[in-house]
Amino acid sequence: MSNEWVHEYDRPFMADPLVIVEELLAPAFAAVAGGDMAVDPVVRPSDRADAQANGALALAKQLGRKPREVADDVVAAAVLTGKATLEVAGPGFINVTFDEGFLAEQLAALTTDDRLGVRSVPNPQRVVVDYSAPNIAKEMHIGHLRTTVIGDALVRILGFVGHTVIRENHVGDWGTPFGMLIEHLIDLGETEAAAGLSVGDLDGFYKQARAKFDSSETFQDRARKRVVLLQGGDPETLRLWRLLVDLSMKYFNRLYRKIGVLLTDDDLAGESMYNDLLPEVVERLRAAGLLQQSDGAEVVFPPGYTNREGEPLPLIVQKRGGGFNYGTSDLACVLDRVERVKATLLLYVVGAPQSQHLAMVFDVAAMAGWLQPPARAVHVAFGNVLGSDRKMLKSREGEPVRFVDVVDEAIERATASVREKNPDLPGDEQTDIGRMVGIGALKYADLSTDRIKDYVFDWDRMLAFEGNTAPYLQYAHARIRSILRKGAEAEAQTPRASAEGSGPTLVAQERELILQLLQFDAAIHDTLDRYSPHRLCTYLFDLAQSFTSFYEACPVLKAEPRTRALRIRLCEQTARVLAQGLDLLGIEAPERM
RNA sequence: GCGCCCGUAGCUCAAUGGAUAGAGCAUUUGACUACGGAUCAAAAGGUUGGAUGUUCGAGUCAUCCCGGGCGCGCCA
Repeated sequence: MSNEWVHEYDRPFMADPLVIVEELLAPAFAAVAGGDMAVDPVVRPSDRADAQANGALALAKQLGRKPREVADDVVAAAVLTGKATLEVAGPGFINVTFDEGFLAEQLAALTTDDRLGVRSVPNPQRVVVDYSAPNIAKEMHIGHLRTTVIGDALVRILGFVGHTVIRENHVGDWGTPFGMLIEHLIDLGETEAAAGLSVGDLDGFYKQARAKFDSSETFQDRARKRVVLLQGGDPETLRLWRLLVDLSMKYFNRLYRKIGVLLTDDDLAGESMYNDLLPEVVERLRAAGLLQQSDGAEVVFPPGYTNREGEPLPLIVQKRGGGFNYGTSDLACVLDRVERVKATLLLYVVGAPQSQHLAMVFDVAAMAGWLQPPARAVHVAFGNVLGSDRKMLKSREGEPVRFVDVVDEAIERATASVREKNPDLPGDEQTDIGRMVGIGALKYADLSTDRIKDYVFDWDRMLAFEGNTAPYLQYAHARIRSILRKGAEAEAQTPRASAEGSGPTLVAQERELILQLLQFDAAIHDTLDRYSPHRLCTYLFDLAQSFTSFYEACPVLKAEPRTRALRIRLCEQTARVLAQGLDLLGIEAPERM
């Protein structure tokens, strides 16, 4: 699934040598192709050289010629003086080796660019990101971790490349459970209930209500009547409902702030918000001639879906008896986002099990003409969090693991390990660092694997200072900051030399690090192309590894002036990219740890 | 039964149809009075669940199997 909006860029700043070489190769390909044949050079990173272009193979096929000869012709026609040298290899690949001067120039440009080389999109979209979506008066569990963390990262990255991002927290604040919840609230007494809910005992509250509902017919009756009152707009019922919503949101907001998630009350777009739109949804579907009656319900049959019996599967928009359900509300949501919010890209950060439902909603919205190009919706699906037994992560009691408990334990564990490894730091700084490391580790564990797959939750692995983890990246960053602090002190005595001019030959580790730094832009856009934050994680980890290799092999502060200037520049730039990259993932980078 | 997703080293994971499938952990071997060793260098570890096919080229695409997970009409 290609993302055409993310593929077209402004080019006020082009740092990535791969992009530059690709552009320079394009005319050579065109010349060899002749006519108006369009062939992409396809330049990519390679283990065999700095980069590799393999477009000659496709071109050869089109021309009916031998691939290596075509590649030879392209190389002969290409003008890359001062930038790179080309060599034909293998079946017809063109290996690219960048000139050192070129790399140095690009690095210099990069270090003065406040966007770190990341291009912004020329045609910013209004993007709605639907994520987190807890249920009112119900505890957030581990499943909410994924949508919250992935959604928040996407919000940050989309914003960074220039899109207008509208966060929407589609909280579950409506429906039949509110009958029993409100009745339970009345039974408990408002003050009593408020006390319990404000300390976050949402689970207890919900379970007590549920237990009463399951065991008492009179309570069931009260709950049902209360639902009718709620939907009828009874003021007292609405007041009680509002109380439940407010208490829960206060609790959720506290959690969001604690872990650095951007959502606030301004982003609330709960199910209740779409109530007034529901009749309109049905009417408009009717007007469009899409509505059918089936078993007493008003339904739409999008083509291509079947039920157990192999019969067409409907999306129910009005239940037997006249009530609306979640399909209706999801359609209202699409309508609202397209028509009122005027969004052109709708991202749903929702678990994979809902893929069929969402696909049906999107199809119906498209059939009704509400979701028309350029507007479109994407289900950013994700898999489950598993325990070490490879089954859905559960607490010892067999219940879903509470979100807050996971956060607290992450912070606790990280703080303990910071205290142990850095006992000399002041206590409050240890606490602060422990929080950043713990939350970072938790988020990174979630973000660093392909979102569509299930992942195995493992405290020791995510909090390790080795491997593809947040602590490793944070440590690499802190280490660089330390060097730079020392460097700054030294400089106060002897001013820094310029890094310009023909310096000494780059050593392999310097070269590798420069190439990595120049690919931040590619990593960002690659991430957005698939809405997969793990691509950014992989990039940052590779960068950190390149840095530590460089660091072992290349003394910075002890180097002779010109080399030292270059190496300090590499340190500075690496620190900037690491900090920025982590920030885009919603992770803080401490100065020391 | 139908549909969707997943299956890659002992473990946890990468790999926009490109050469010899890469990392980390664990294992083994090196490098410490260090610009922060919370590290680095290296070794070993693979029939990419299986089989056909498409392609100059397949972990990737198609078809069919085998495993696992999740969905499949009035809950959200």
